[in-house]
Amino acid sequence: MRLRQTLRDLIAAGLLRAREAGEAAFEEMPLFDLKNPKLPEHGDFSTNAALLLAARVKRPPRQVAEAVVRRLEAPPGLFDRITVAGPGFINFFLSDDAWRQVILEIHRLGPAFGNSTVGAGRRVQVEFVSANPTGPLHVGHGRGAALGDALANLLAAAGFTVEREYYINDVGTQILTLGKSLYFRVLELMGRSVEFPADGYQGDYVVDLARECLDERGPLDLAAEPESLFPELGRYAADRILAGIRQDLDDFGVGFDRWFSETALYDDGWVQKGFARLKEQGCLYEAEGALWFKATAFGDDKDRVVQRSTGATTYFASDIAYHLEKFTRGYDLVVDIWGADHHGYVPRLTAAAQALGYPGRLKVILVQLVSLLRQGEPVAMTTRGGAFVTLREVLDEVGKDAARFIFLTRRADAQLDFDLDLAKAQSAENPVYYVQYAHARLASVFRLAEAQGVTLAAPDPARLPLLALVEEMDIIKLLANYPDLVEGAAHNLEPHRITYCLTDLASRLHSYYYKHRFLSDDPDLTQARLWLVKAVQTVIAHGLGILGVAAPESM
RNA sequence: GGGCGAUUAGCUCAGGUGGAUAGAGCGUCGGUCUCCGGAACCGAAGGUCGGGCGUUCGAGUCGCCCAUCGCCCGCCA
Repeated sequence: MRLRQTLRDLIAAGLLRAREAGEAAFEEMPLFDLKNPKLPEHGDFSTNAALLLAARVKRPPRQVAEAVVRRLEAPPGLFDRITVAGPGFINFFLSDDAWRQVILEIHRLGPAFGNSTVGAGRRVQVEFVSANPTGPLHVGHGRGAALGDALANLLAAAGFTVEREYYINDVGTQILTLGKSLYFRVLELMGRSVEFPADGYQGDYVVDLARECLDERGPLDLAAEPESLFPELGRYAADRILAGIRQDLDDFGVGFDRWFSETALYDDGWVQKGFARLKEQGCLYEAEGALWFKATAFGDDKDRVVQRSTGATTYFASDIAYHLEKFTRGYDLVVDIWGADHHGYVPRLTAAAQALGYPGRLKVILVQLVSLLRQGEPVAMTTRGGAFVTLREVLDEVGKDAARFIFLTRRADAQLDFDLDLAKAQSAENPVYYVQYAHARLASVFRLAEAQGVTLAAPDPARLPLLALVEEMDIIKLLANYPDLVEGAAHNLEPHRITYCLTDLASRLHSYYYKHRFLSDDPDLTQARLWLVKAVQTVIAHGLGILGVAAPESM
């Protein structure tokens, strides 16, 4: 049973009956809200249906509300009362018994409570991280990784069929530049005095790679033209770096269903297929020796080059090809997660998706880059400059759970300050522990209960009314709202809502725990309270599961 | 110059698709343990939601203008 849906149906039925009775001559059913008011005096649920209707039927809102309330046919025991208040809100006060049913439901569904079927199995692909294999992942990538993975979990919980994908940009000048960088580092190790190129990747990892390269492959062929060695050295370096990226992500708890290589787009002819499709649509033209996509026809500021006058295709051409390939696979929705510095790129890719014949199926989420702080001072994070903090370093310092949780405490488009010293020095005060502690604390309670010979029987509806404290009812209402919260978070592609919900739930639990003993001399009361907190533990575990954070039995 | 995103308590940020009297954490100040895990709990102080105009029965939320900050604006990736 879902209370919210039950109520919506009741209200809709009431509206229809009011119309039949000639009290509200509306044509289309209004899209009314059903909210949880902030103030307890306004009930458990409140609807603005009468306010919306009043304007259409030209009667005072309160009169309409009264009429609707008269026509409601509520099942016995569901409500304590239904009132009309304020400008014309209809407020529903549910009976405590109605609320308590959620405990039975959670017990029945167990770890599946919170899942839903709104996704109806529709296929969603989430493409994220997709960092170029020219250097190790940094903190910003970590945020994208945490978000993408949690989003994928969230969508799966909401009933979508989800696939995770990593796109590897392994074509183009950056790989040559990487090869060049490696070349010069190896030369240095061979004792040659050379000047490292200004456009090279200066990170220490290239030096490490050079050492490995020298060990494995021996000295460079100094007789060869340096440029002729760059491609192979570049591929060598990219392969090694990518292996490191995979390892970092694996340790971060992030896995992918598919690692898609840009090279494959060319091998399989997708770039040409993309061009052909655009040409069919009349969206491709030649000018100034180059090939252009008519992006302006789909809302972009200017047309975009897909093939340079040199004959080389652009990065954008690859992306067109890649998305055509994706859409061809039949996804109902493709979600791309990018760094916010790529936002200027959104209009042209959206335009391309439309031109290819897949309007509305691409959703780009922009993640603001992480501002990394050390002792309050900003840390430079450019790959070229070499002075950056890696995801690996953060993982080693603060741990997977804390890092993921912190990344998921902000909306994607809000900047995030990540103070390493704070995270390191005060990791025990990290919000993640607050939530995990609630879970572990309950595990401890159950261990103690077991040691005392208390076994948790199946919930007995007749004894649920023993749960009547304000703290207990507040928790029950949070639990009952959880499935709706998951659906809303999934619909809006916002995993951070889960984070806040869990913090709230943990807070209520801690407070409840402090004020009232779960294990008491009264066996019935003990059972009832254990049912409740078992339900809390189940929901916390579910939410942490979406975030990809462990739900520990002890800490 | 154009565009995107932001602007909510001292700080960092939530605010579910427009609802009724504005929320949390941290910090500050003051309290709570003979008791299931104190990584906890309770209380207080702290706000003209950057400014203005508009739409609406009703705006932190939607539209326009302005201010400040960040980012983007290449036949780079």
